[in-house]
Amino acid sequence: MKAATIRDVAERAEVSVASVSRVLNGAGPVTEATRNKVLEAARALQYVPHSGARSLSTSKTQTIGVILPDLYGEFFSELIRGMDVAARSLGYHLIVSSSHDDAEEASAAIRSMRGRVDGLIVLSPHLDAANLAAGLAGRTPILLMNGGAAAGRPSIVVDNHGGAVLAVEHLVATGRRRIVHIAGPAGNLEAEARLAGYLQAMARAGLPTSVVEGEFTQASGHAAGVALARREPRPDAVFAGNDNMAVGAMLALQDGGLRIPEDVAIIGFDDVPIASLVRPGLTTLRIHIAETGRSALERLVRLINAAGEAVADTACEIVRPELVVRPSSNPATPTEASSVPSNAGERLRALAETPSLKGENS
Amino acid sequence: MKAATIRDVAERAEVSVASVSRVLNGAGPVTEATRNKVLEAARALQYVPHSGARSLSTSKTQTIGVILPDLYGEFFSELIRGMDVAARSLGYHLIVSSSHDDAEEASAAIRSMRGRVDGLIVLSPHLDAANLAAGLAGRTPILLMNGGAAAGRPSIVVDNHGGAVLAVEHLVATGRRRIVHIAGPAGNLEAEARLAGYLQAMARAGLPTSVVEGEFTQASGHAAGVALARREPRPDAVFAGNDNMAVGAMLALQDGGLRIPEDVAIIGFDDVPIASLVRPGLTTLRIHIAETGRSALERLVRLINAAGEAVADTACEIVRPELVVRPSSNPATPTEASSVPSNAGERLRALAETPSLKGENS
DNA sequence: GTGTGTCATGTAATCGGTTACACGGTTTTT
DNA sequence: AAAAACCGTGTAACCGATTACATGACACAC
Repeated sequence: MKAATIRDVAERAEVSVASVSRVLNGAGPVTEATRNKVLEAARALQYVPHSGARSLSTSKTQTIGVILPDLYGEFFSELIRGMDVAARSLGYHLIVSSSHDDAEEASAAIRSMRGRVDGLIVLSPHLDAANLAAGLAGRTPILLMNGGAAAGRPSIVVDNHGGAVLAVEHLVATGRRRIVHIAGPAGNLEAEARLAGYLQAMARAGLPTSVVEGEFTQASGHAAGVALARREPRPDAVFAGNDNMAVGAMLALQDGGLRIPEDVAIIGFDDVPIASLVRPGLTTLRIHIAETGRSALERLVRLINAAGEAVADTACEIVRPELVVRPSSNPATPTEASSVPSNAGERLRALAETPSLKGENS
Repeated sequence: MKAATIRDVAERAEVSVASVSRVLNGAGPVTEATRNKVLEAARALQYVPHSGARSLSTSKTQTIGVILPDLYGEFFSELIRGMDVAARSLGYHLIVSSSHDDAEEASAAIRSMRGRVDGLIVLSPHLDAANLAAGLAGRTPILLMNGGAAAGRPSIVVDNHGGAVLAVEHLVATGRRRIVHIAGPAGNLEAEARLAGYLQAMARAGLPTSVVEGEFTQASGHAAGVALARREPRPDAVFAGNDNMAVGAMLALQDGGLRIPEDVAIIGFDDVPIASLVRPGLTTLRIHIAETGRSALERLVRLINAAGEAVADTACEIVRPELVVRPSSNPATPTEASSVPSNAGERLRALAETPSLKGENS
């Protein structure tokens, strides 16, 4: 049994294909009688329009492509969740493509989406302006979120530099001096901006810098933590390039017998859900991830609808991370697993802070 | 500037559209001369075939839809990662749709994918056979992974029941008696199978059962842990329906002054990356998540290619979880953050166990 | 030199929608 | 009562690919 086409429906309802199309799209005038006949026939045949055919004649696909560098960890899963929610409510589908090891591959991924998507959200950091232009051709609206503020192109960037400065300033203000940075992978623009912010803030405070390389994964943070626990003199604070690495590092430092935050303070970046659940709770720079994903998708849809219009949206929207201080950096609230009474307050706070994950996006 | 069509390429190369198509698809005979002219023209025009048009004439989309219940946590992000890797290597695109609150919505999502995908992987637990049939119509191959072994339909299920039994038996064998289960959301078939396994194993061991409700989120696990920490008599083991909740519960219990595993043992389910990184490392039932996703996608593609052939693949593939014992349930390896020398061995083990996340799928 | 087979190429139908335009019938205007 | 306006419906062109079939060129055999 082949799937029903619009012609099958027209035949069964004894009307023309044009009328069927009009009824199903709510466009154009139709009598109540035909409307009913068509709807009844469509239901009986379980008719669903073939999206390929539709996209061919309307040159719209109702689909948006998302180009990701990778899918590790909670960050991207949160981001996609936000986008997915927005997409559904706007009647769009989401097509994801990740794990592009180099610019060539990412560019190929973009190209292979031509005719398949109405617009793209690009988070892959491998894509510089040249590659993007090569992948363009068809005037597909693109929203950049790869951390590079490509001038004249609509984009959303997190103020990574500013966030990193906030982190360092907080650590300095609470008395830390030997502050190490666990950096994200080289070539990742976000990682580089965070590193630059760290370096600048440290220089401004007149402190010596020390950078360990990481890859944004928990495992790499853990490895960095193991190395740092052995180092002499011991650092008294760690600013990790993201929460994943911060959590990994924290566990390694604790394994090494160090107390957080008494011996070493830790700060992450992103505020993924787990950040408030580890012990001690992780100080971090909050980006409302799902919210950002939602707003990115909505903006792209606006771009798509406005395509060709004079008022070009080429602004670079900036998301400013907000410092969330939790016990991992707070000398005033020591946490020791065995001292029950002393941390009752902390426990309550942790509870109150536990995000209602499910309801966050409603 | 509009995107180039096959006719533009044909014109520029001074050949017919048929030849262009033949060259680009590598099908049919062409001279070296025409091949070169066509390739040169295609490159000059940055031509990429319009996938909608192609899918219209070939009735193939090279796209696979994934219907998810939700995108929370690491489980789904791992799963999608595995699928994405497989999809790219097979030349398919992935279109995801999540957060379906009820069967109606999930069914609508399936229907809206007609003509858009060549096949579906369904993980949404809301879909019983009836709804699936309603969404079918077009003979779209569907691979079920929602935990319900729908007879006569290709599916992959995790042996949740068996895994739960393993977990309980391990706890019983190590001397635990007051074993509480934190269940996943009602209506989720995986959650129900794990619960049933727990109940059966407990009954077989002659132990009283106790179930706390959760929602598969870390936050709900945390809430359950807070309640359990106060309970009298205190449970001496917790088997959580997944790792997310296990981690949440563990942190809450630790906040409540309980030592893991001395006072309470904890077991999760799934073996998400974080399981090996929390302290103490979480005992869990390992499913090679990304691997399972990869293999699911590959099987679906085989289904698609075999569509219509006599040898119908309706088998129900079973993934058997494997018990991974880590310190959270092991009385022989007490972990105390302050006792450095005593846990040196444990530390090493944890390091060795830390998965090379990046390389796992290569 | 005509017939036949091979092979590269072109022509045109087709996939399943959307939509401009034509058409006939009713209602309103003058 | 004739003209104009309006409205619901149908016909057919079009979107951009694939591909069955027709065509024409050329080589080889008889």
